[in-house]
Amino acid sequence: MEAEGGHGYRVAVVGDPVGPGGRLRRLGEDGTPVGAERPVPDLAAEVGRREAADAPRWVWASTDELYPGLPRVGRCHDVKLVESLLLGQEGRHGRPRSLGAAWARLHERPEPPDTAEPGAEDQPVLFAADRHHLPPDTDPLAALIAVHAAQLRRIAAGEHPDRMRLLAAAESAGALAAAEMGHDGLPWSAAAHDELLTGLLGPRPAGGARPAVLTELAARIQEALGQPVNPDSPAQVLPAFARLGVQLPSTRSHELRRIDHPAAALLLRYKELSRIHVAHGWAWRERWAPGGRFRPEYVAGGVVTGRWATRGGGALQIPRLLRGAVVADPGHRLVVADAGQLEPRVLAAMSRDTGLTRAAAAGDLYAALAKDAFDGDRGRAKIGLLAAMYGQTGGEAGQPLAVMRRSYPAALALLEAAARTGEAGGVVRSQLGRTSPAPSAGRLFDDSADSEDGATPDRRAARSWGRFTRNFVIQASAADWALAMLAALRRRLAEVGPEPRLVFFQHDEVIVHTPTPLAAEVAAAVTAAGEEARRLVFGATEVPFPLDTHAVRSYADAK
DNA sequence: AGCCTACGCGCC
DNA sequence: AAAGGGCGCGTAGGCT
Repeated sequence: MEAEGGHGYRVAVVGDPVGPGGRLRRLGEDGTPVGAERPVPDLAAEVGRREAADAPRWVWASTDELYPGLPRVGRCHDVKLVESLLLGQEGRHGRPRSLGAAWARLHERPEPPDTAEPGAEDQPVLFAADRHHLPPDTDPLAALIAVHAAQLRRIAAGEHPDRMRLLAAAESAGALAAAEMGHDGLPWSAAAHDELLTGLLGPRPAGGARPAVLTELAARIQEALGQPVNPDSPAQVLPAFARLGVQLPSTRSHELRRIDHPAAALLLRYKELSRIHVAHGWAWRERWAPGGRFRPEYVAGGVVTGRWATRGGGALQIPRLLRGAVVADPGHRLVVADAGQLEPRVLAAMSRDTGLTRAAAAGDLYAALAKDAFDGDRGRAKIGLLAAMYGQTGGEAGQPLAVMRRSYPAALALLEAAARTGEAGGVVRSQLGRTSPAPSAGRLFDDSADSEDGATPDRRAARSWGRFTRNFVIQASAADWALAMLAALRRRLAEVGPEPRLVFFQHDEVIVHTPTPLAAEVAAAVTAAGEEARRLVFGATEVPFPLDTHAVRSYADAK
């Protein structure tokens, strides 16, 4: 992973509105064009040729739109994603939406309508051709070059240009990885999946019917409750329990686990199995994982904190019960790596809290905390730390939180400052400079009034937003590290060879699918990528960010 | 019928 | 006194 800039040159590229052609123009270090524009009849071929020869940094409006048709490249600058980062840096909280919107802002023109507006997809062909939403007299390549050059200037003008360069490069590399992973897919064994489903739900019912186990459980629940009830309906379940004298605040699992009634255990089992059937059952597989590959659509930059989102298939919530269905191809292994205790390590590195740093260096951070300050009680140490990062203060967290504040003052000060900023309506930033969204109008408030009872809606909203900004600095900085790690790993894997492929990424975890003989090399690349990310994102910190790495046949064997 | 919210649960 | 972050996705149940 390297920050944008450095060696090599850049090439701005746009695709023709129709057909396989496109236009390119070489750019200098500062983004100004060098030489003449080049129209080519086959953009994919031209990109492949230049990538092989010089591996420039490709500059385009949106990786989403252009990259799927192109051969694999090493580096890019995604103007739309970088625009979003820069709008945050500058305290302008518009959404980037399109090249046209960025171009309009640059030229202080009115912005085009939102791409996502209903009907935008059904525009007449004449206008649909311009997916960038530029005015008809504006050349897309020229607009791209202008917006990109301005972005390089805006990065340089920020408070921490090096960090923003790194973030821009990591965000863009992430977009490449997301497109590639969506294309390659996660190995998904229909046979292993079937075996797991059958073990839990019985044989697959014909015609998409409900498995008999669920029907039976529903009947037994009704029997135990003494009345007909739809187990999927909290509105029916709660009164049914109430009639039996069992008071429940909700039908959530943790509430059901607390009560002692036969119907509760049945309902818990029903919920677990029903969830598997509905969310990751046979119908799910036919829709999302046909032909031995699960292909979700990853949305890089889909979450304000920099985490990715996915569309379709719930890729970021593969139930642990079903991880046995993720199986390497014959002759291959899955190298599964996850960064343990990532968020507390991020907190230690950012705050430079000496006690927390020492605990992080000890290996099991929570155990070290317990030894330091919690009389050896690891459970309470974990509660205290999580409460501090999430903004919980009541219940069982109060006392451990007080211990945290006393023992790790610098760490708590960072979190509490972030919370105060949010409560006051301000924005906070991640380690690399990703900015939290501004509170929406409804969340702006006057918290000076009514401070006595402390529970006005405004005050509650303020505190809620404070919890968000408190968590934002940690979650977003963890995403900074994870993205930098992913980008470094992607580059290092390309050096190992063409076969090892990133096939999964989830917040603090990656899976690489590789021929078995290369598994050790891949594992080494993972370790090196984690170390590289630590150095680039956090500099001289002594906090380690270890990746726990396993080469396995099945995802289920990794933990 | 399609759209919306509430609720709940999966993952981190 | 109480106050727990971020998502996607499914059903229920009400609305237009």
